[in-house]
Amino acid sequence: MTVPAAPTESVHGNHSHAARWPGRDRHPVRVRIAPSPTGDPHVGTAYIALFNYVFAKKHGGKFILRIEDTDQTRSTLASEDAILRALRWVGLQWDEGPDCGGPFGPYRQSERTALYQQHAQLLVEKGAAYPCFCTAERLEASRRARMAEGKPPGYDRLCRYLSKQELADKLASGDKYVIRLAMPLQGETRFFDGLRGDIVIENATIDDQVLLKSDGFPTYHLANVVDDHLMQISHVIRAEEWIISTPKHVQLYAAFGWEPPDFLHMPLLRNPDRSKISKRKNPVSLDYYRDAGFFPEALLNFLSLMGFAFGGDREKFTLTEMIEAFDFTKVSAGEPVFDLQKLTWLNGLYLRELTPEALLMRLRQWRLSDEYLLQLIPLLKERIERMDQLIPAASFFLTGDLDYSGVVAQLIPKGRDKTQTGTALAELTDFLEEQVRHGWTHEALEKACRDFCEKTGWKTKELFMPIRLAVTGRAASPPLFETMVAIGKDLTRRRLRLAAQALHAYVPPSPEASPSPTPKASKAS
RNA sequence: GGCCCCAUAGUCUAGCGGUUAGGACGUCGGCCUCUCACGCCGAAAACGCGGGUUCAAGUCCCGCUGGGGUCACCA
Repeated sequence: MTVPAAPTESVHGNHSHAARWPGRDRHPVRVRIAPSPTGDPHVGTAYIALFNYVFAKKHGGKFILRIEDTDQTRSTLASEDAILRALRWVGLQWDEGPDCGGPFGPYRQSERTALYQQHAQLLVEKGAAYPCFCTAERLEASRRARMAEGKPPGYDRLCRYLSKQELADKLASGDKYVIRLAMPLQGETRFFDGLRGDIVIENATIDDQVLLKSDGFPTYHLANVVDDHLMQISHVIRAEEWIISTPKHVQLYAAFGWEPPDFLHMPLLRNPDRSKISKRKNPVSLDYYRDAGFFPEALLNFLSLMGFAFGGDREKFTLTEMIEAFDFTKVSAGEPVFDLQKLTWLNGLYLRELTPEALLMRLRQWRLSDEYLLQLIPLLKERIERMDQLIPAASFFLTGDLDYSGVVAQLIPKGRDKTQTGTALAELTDFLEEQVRHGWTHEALEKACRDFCEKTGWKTKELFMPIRLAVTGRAASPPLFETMVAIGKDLTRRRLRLAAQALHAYVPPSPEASPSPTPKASKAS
């Protein structure tokens, strides 16, 4: 029942567990990044990709990109494109992937479903997995009941103990079912984490995970194990949030009779409040960093500082230099807070070392491209009379974050207060994330903003001005929705959140405490 | 709440038994300078708490506390 860990001794005399890495001289190093195309390209993806990439290059191995689009309801091709584009922007070129192919394809999991189904079937035959016919309703009810009893909320394993006859009947009935992993009920599962050493988890605390969903698609757990094995992944470097499910994966390897890869979990990037990095508290989309004027090499350098210490107090280094110096013994398992200010400083270092010509080129690749300026000119030309007025009128199109300290008071419409307005802007941001997922167009934006007003009881007349102020920093601007399109999804949303924060933090000047000098309070005091 | 992970200044980190606890961002002060920025110099600022082990503990062990993650037919 207890799955033996890979050999764990031999770290004597060295305090770092990573001393074992790569530790598999016989095998070529093959690592992968496996993003799920369900949203914007995430900075955490770049972070994990970076360490995989560097580790692969350090050891002459391969870095593979695999698309985990096993969630049919949430995965989109648009998101996949955006992720690939963003990773290319960031400069981490993969050796095998859905776009460039490779000897272990296909690299998109939705194109491998038959493989997962065969493997799930194999596990059922071996008795390591079983069909489960429980409905969502029953699962929910059972979960609630178990919570009420103070038990862990996991699946109660009802279908694990179906008799042969019951099973045959259910199967014959044609009801939808899933395949679940039959976790050992006793014992413990142990694995070695490259940063933390041995991690031991009681099997009894682990749920019978769904491996194959009723739509025939695999869950992450099955797909990642099957693919990592078939693609001959040697080392799994992924985020810390996966630690708890690693025993399930270890059990799967054991059930298949496969040798598991080595595991290493990177710490999670954090918001300033130390929670897992999230879009509400910190910009998270790689497109934001691009649009806000960061250089990809600075972003990568900064990301590497989140845990990796180059040595010799060095903080600025190229990817190539990082590869040379790299070693997981120089990576800490601490929980790094993503500090936008320090990233900005680092970016400044990169910017200043560019020649004027080189910087001009970068600016042209950014927002001083003919293409982008041509997008702005139609919006601005009705509002100006001389060419010299263009740049001042366009400033907010060429800016990252805006400063609202001068306009907070104006953000609040008559009859509303700062909390109502701030909350509305924050909720609108969330609303836009949901409603304008499939194309950031002015039609979609207008509809969403109007729908939002209707839903929340705001008049468009009162809310559109604060939106305008948040997005442009001004009361006068080109048409709002076209402006939002030109500014782009990520910068627009960021500004809305920033304005909401400025509102919540705003302290209106109270008449008594006003600094206007009274006759008695002369400057002598 | 159960389980798991983490723990040096506000933040990122160095430290692998004996250090005036080092560097960086940020903050503050100064120099440079027509201004600002850059640059340079300087300052304030940290080993969460309690037990062990040891001649000696930021460093090793245990407990506590704190923070985080995870408990989906999402990854």
